[in-house]
Amino acid sequence: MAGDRVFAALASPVRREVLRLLCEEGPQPVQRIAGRFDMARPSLSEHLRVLREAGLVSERKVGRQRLYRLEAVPLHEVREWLNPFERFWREKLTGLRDLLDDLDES
Amino acid sequence: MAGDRVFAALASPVRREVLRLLCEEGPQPVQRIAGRFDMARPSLSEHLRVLREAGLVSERKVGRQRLYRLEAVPLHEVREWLNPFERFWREKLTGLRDLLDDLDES
DNA sequence: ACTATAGGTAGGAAATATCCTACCTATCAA
DNA sequence: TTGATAGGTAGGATATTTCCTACCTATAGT
Repeated sequence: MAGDRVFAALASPVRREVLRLLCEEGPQPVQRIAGRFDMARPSLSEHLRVLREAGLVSERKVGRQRLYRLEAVPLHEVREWLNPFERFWREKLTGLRDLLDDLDES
Repeated sequence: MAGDRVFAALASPVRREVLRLLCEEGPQPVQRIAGRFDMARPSLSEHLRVLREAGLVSERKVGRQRLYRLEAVPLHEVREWLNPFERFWREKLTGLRDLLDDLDES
């Protein structure tokens, strides 16, 4: 599945935070992003590469900076993967779940 | 964040497939689950442990079998993490995105 | 042309993930 | 009680991840 890379990219808290940052504050150069993390810049570059290869960000050269921009469309795939599970947590939250389990397992 | 384990658990295609299986076909013993994968059973046991520690499945002893059951509630957390991004892919899909980017970056 | 800045790449160390086989315990069935 | 089955745990090989420092290129400013 192509979405493997997307799920793998989301496994890192750092990468999720980068996405949240780009979502809330718009496109940013690497330095501004790196300033938020207690990590050497080349390490962040690695994370950005993972996000790029998952299609979750794109880069655009502006002078000697590179603006990284959120590309949210692949996240739609994650959302769709979750869909079949939604009724389960809904049932749980409404207290209906235990009843259905008894039916399933009998 | 507690959800770190959930996102990490979802990074493996095998584990996502296990969840889908439990979702579609209800609680199952380890053997039935293992039959779906080209993998030694102890390896699958490892994957089940990861899912258990993320709170995504629970086990119940029944005779000498252990029924694994989907616990979907932690997935709600993933869904909520996605919420802020939703408007971005919506805009993209409706063709509105490029317009907003021009505003952001100017 | 020279210097400083932005940021990618190389290479390596340490930690973690993913698979295996071998082995152990618990339960069922004869 | 003895044998077979379900499934977890141990330990190890290999691959991947995640971080680092050192280095390189490209652009901007003087």
